[in-house]
Formats: sequence, C-alpha cells, structure tokens
Amino acid sequence: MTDPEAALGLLVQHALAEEFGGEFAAADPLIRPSGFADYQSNVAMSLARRLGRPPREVADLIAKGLDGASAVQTAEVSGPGFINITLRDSWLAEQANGQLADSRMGVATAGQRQRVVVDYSGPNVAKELHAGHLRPTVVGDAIVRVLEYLGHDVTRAAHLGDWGTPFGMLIEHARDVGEQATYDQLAAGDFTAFYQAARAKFETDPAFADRSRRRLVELQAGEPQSMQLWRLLVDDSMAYLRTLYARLGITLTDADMAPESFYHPMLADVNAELEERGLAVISDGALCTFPPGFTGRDGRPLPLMLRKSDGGYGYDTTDLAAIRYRLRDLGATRLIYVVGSEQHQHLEMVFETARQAGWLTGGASAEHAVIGLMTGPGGQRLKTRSGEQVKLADLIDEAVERAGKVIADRYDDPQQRSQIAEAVGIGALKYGDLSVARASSYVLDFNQLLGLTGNTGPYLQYAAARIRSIFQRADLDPARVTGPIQLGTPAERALALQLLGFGRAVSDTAATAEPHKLAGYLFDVASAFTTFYEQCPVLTAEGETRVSRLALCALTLRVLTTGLSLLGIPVPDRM
RNA sequence: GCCCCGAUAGCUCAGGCGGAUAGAGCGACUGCCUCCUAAGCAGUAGGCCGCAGGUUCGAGUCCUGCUCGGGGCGCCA
Repeated sequence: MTDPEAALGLLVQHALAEEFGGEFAAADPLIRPSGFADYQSNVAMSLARRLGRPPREVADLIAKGLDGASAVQTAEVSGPGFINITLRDSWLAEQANGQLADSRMGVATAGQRQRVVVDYSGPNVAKELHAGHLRPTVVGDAIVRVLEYLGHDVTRAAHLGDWGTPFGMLIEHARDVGEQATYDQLAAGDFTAFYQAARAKFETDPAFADRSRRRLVELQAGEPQSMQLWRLLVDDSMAYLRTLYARLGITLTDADMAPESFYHPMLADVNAELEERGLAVISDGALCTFPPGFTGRDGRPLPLMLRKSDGGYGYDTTDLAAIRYRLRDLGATRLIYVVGSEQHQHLEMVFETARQAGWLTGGASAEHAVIGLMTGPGGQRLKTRSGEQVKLADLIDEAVERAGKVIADRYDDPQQRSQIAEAVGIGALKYGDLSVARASSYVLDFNQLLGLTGNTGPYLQYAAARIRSIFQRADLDPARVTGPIQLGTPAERALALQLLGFGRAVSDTAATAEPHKLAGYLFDVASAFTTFYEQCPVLTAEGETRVSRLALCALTLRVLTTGLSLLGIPVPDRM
C-alpha cells in the first residue's frame, strides 16, 4: 500500500474501533488533504452525535490512538474537532521506495474485473470529424486506457453512423457523379463537399429527394449496386478515420467500429421481444414503447419509436439493439456512453427500457458520461449545415503549427523539430479538452484550447523532458535507478507525497469516468516536480542525496509518462 | 408548459460523501537565466461562490422558490 490517504484511513478506523467499539471500524474516516498538516480527519465531528460525546473529546481519543503509529509524526486536535495529521518522513520515504520498486507505481489492479463497453467518438460515414468530435473522442479514449490499465476487459465501440436516412441521398448522389469521381473525391478526404452537394440537391430537387428515398429502401433490402456504392462510402470513410485517429493517438481500430448497419439484422427481433414482454404498443400508427417517468409536452408520455408508421426503423431501435447486444451477447457488466448532453434523456429512456426488458439487471450498470455542448463564439450552437464547423483535422494542424512556432529557432534538424511540434501540438490540444470536466459546455476558443504555457499539456511534457535531460547528462537509465529515496527538503517531501497519490487518482478516474481528475493530478505532480527542480540540484548533489534525488526524478518521470499515456498524450524526449 | 444541465476572480475553469483562511491557469503588475531546458520559477493585485429563504455545530457543496443561460420533449440522428 503506497497511498497515504488509505493508510491513514485504516489507522483512524483502527483507533475508532479501539476507543469506541468494533461497530465504528467501518465508519468513513473522512481523511482529506489539509492546509494545516499533510492530512486531516474530520471523523470526530461526524461521529460525536452518535457517540453522545463532545467532538473535541472524540478527536482527542482518536489522536491518542494514532500516537505511536509508524506513519504518524504528529496528530493534533484543533478547532471544533479536526485531527491534523503529519506523516513521518521516514515512513513517507519508505512508501516512495516501495512505489519506485513497484512496476505499477502503486496503482492496484481492480479487485473485480469487469467487462466494460465504452461507446465513444461518434463518427459518421461520409462526414469529416469536426471540432465537436474532439471531446467525446479524446475523453472516451482516455477512459478506455485507464480501465484497461486497471485490468478491466474493455470493448471499444464507436457507434458509426452508416445506415440512416442520409445514405439513400449519398448513394444517389454517387450514382449521379459516377463511381470513379466519387472515389477520387472521397479518397482526397473531401467528404464535406460531397455531403453538402448531395444535401443541397436533396433539399432543392424534389425528384432527387424522391429517388433518394427509394434508394434507401433498396439499400436496406440489400440491392447489389446500392450496396456496392455504400461499401465505397464506408471504406473511404474508414480509411479517413484510421488516418485521423492514428494522428491523434486514438486507439480505435476498424474492429472497434460498431456501425448501425451491424445492428440492422437484429432490429426486428428486438421489437418482437419487446412486444412479447408487453412493452410495445401501436401509437399513431407507429410501434412505440413508453418507459415510465418520461413526459413531454402536454404531459403526454414520451415514446421510444420502435418502428415508424412507414415500417422503417429509426435510431431508437438501433440503440436498443446495441444495448441488448452489449449486455446479452458481449456479457458487459458496465456500459459507458461518452455522448453529448443533448442525448441525455434519450439514453435514460434506452436504459430504462433495457431494465424493463430484463437486459439491464442488478449485476450490470449503464451510465451516460455526459459531454458538454461545444458552441460558437457567441455561445450559439454550431450548425452542421451552414458549414461553420471547424474540421478536427484543421484544428490539429493549427495546434501543431502553434507549437512549431515556439521552437522555430531551437533545433537544427527539421525532422526533429516537426516531431516535437507534432507531439506538443497534439498534447496541448488533447490536454486542453481533457483537463476540464467533460460535462461542462464550452466555447471553441483556439487560444484557450491550444495554449502552450501554464496548466497545459506542454507543461507536463516539459517536466518529463527536463527529467530525461538530467538522466541523459548523467548518462544513466532512469529505469535502472533504485534509490533509496530519502526526504530532506520540503520540496522533496512535497513531491514524494504528491507521487504517492497516483493510484488513487487513477482509480477515481476509472470510477467516475472523468479523465480531468487524472489530468489535474498530473498537473499537481508536474508542479511539485518543478518546484523541486528549482530548489534541489540533482547532478551537482553528492552521495546519498544525489542517489535519492535521481530516484525521485526517475519515479516522477514514470508517473508522468504513465499518466500521460493513460490520457493518450504523447511524451516527446526533448522539447 | 414539462424535464435535464449550468451560474465560482476581468477571461477559461477546479473544488471528494457538507468541514477551518474558496484554489489553478490565462491576462495585469514586480522580480529571477555565470547555475541540471525561462514552454520555467518566486511574488502582488483581483471573490456578495446568480438572488432569497431553509436544514446543520458548520453550506460554494444538501433542500425549496426565483432570475438568467444552454439543452431536450413522436415518426431526423
């Protein structure tokens, strides 16, 4: 155990049991970081009423119980009953050495291995990813990486839009311009122009719109030429997505695409099952299910539309088929939907229906990891149709360009320069989106998102690069450093204490599916390191101090590089 | 009309299951490269935590009401 917070919790619980009886051993010890000591426990005040004794008296007894523990230097009661706890340097150093020797740096694998499906990114066939895709993509990927690091069995699922109404339109347009011209245009990555041309025709030419609708019916019936053109659109889109995901360091592969068409053969059966269970009724000519607790205008119950009055299927049915497949066929015990906030009600209805249908039972959970809405400069919603979307690829280019300007005169080798710019630009971009709570809505602001100073990705990368530089100068391999770590100065102590919180930061991130917690933790690590770096010379130190500081550097480097890799942020060797 | 989310420093945001003096970054201002990378460090200024009640020993945090903003509400996804 390297986590001081957990260790102190056990000590406090032990003291509670000793002083007040075993029934208090399970009480939350309420350990919090403190401005007055390393940690404080607020448990005395919370238990005072139950114990029928004044909180200060309770606190005194607990503090007395902590006395003499090897971990505890001092435990002092103050205020209404706070217990301020300062850890012993020797104990902290021992924990840090344990963390250094541990290949997982104190990150415990999950006690119970879960099968988790993470639905994220939300790409569409024949549409470029735009700036709004950044967060659901980057956040989802970080969640996946963290869960896998904890030993969970994770299935990535990008719900690829490849089967809806627009495809009749797109295929008909492809027929009009010819297969070769379509191929050429899409191979160049110019989906937006292709899509917009089709859309414009669809809206202005009734005959084309009519053909498009018939084409969709043929497609969904599996007519060969329609399928062939559809395949072309899908393949080109996949190639585009592969390239962009690779550049962004997103771990989604072709096999992780969970396209709508995949669920198409299941839709009739899903509906049959819901009808059989008495959950589906005909309403206004459409087959609907009305999960309890959802009402719309006029207080009428809200439906999920299982089959439209024209016999077609919409996305409600696809989502139900997907959740059934994930729970029943994949055997998932946790579902995480990394999806925009505007879909919240829809997803809650899907979850409720899955419960009613008996797919989502007590042993499994489904959660909506809400992604806030990105807006334009005026707080207005960005509209796809008017083309005011910023392409994700352009956003990446801009990020890399800005990073490149900073080092324009720094490295002679242009290849090295561009590699660093790429890593730093993408690091800035991803960290910018990962460091704020995913649910907060936000305005797309390049200066905000692509900043290179302060609490940014490059700050963390820079700390790692400085550490690497130390080892390079010393001609040492940081992986071979064994310490021991000894804690002398306040900066060394503060850094060690910060590093020991790594496991907690990772498990908190996994539990809440909130990568900004890990990002915030890593910033604190980098910040503690930078203070240490300013105050504690490493290479010019001598003897045990030098050994200890090198070890502290090595441990910091490992925590930073591991943490950044869990966020999906590249770590350049030099900056 | 109903439901969901939000409102914290000039700007962008953190704030665990209710704990002491509400924290970062950017921007502003003052200093710091003879010294392991200044994408950095040290410091200063900047707050009616939207408003009003309530619960509590204690509220940015929980409850109620209100104001403002965003989103959703049957055959688009």
